[in-house]
Amino acid sequence: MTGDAQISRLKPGRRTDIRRENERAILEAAEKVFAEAGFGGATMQLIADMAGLPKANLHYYFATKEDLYRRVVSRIFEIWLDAASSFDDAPGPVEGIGAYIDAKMDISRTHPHGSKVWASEVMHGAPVIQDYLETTLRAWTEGRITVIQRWIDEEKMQPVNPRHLLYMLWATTQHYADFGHQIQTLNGGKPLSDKQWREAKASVKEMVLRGIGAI
Amino acid sequence: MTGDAQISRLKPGRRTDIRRENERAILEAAEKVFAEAGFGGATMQLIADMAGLPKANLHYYFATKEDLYRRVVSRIFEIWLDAASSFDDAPGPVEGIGAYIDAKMDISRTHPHGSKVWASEVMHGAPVIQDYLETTLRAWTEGRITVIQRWIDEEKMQPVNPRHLLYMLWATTQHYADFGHQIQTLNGGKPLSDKQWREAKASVKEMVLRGIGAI
DNA sequence: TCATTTCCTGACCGTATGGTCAAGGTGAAG
DNA sequence: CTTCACCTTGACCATACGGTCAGGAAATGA
Repeated sequence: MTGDAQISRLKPGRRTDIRRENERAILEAAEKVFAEAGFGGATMQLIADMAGLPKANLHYYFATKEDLYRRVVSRIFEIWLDAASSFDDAPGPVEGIGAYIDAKMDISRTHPHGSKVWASEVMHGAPVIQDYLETTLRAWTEGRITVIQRWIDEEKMQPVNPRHLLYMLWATTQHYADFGHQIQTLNGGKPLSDKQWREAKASVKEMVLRGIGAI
Repeated sequence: MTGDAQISRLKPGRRTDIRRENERAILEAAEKVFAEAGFGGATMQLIADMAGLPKANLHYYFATKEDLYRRVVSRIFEIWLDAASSFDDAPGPVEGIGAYIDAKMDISRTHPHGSKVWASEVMHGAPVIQDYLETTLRAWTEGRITVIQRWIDEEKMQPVNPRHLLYMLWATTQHYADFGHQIQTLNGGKPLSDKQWREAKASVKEMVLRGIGAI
């Protein structure tokens, strides 16, 4: 098996570019369609149209609708995990949780579709990503609870239940993506402006940090 | 047309009971199926099976899938509006917002399916209940903002942005229904116990009320 | 008993969907 | 140029879906 090492070591040529570009376009279209119609309501034809490809071409890159969906869901999960690094190298809750709120609010603005797909997946009982919940998410959660508990022990914040604090952080930040349409309607039908997003982030941070006694 | 007044004044007999009971069973089954599969993923056959009726019978009581869905969505909205009365006859934020959180958390526990259907509907752009958002919900929101602003003016709480406070209340309380599966997974696969629900309610109330400077 | 209204349901239909396939196109390597 | 791996796609298929309908059952009132 000495040849294995070079299997995917073709120098990046047009072929590779085509594949990468098409997969990217399909995933982007799929994320939007799955978010707007749900898994059951989404059709491969619609995704194909939005990606500008014939439907049969989708099945060349992604064997089934489920495969495509799985890739979309995994993506937002990884983005969120990256954002979670804000939490780690922080001396206290003001910096750590503040940065985490900032990061999650930014993602809610830049990746609203992914957030909705994740929400939909969990609401339907997580048929596809149950293993993520039980392994990666659970481990991440326990780790963060430890950090929060340490801050409590160091009297950098009030002794709140860390678990419910995390739920509040997830709920509040993701609400701006998942319920973006409702928020937009209550904003006179217009999307939040840059200024309004800053106001939202500041409000959330202020209420949460005061709520846990960190400020 | 003098007879019109008595059209629906038949004394409650078996006929009426049959209709009422079947509609109830169908709506209950539909709420569960729509919540677990989304509108697109739900099938009339599945709803019929769960209600214990032949599919054709569903179409006798509800003309189309959309009609049935509309009824399910309206129901949770009315339940939430009822709960909102907690807000009104309260002297200050501790009582008003405290009772509102209690009420919404109770609904998240007793009507998780309805909450999910609402969330799904809004995430998909509110194709069916857009008018509710623009009329009833907007009016309700403005009213509550006025109440909160009065409390701020009376220095019963910190001057937070009332709108984002409402979003936080909605997000946090509904999270326990919409993401109930995720919470259950992080709870070792077991649903929250009575004690854990009390803990959740207490945590949310404590963090929110301290967050707005009401305690 | 008879007439009338309401309720029930198996069988059926047109359509749309996920997925398949065979035939052909295309660019890079030798 | 030839070869070969990769890419493209129109046409097609089986299935499942929402919805219809005709005919019968059951309850009600006279």
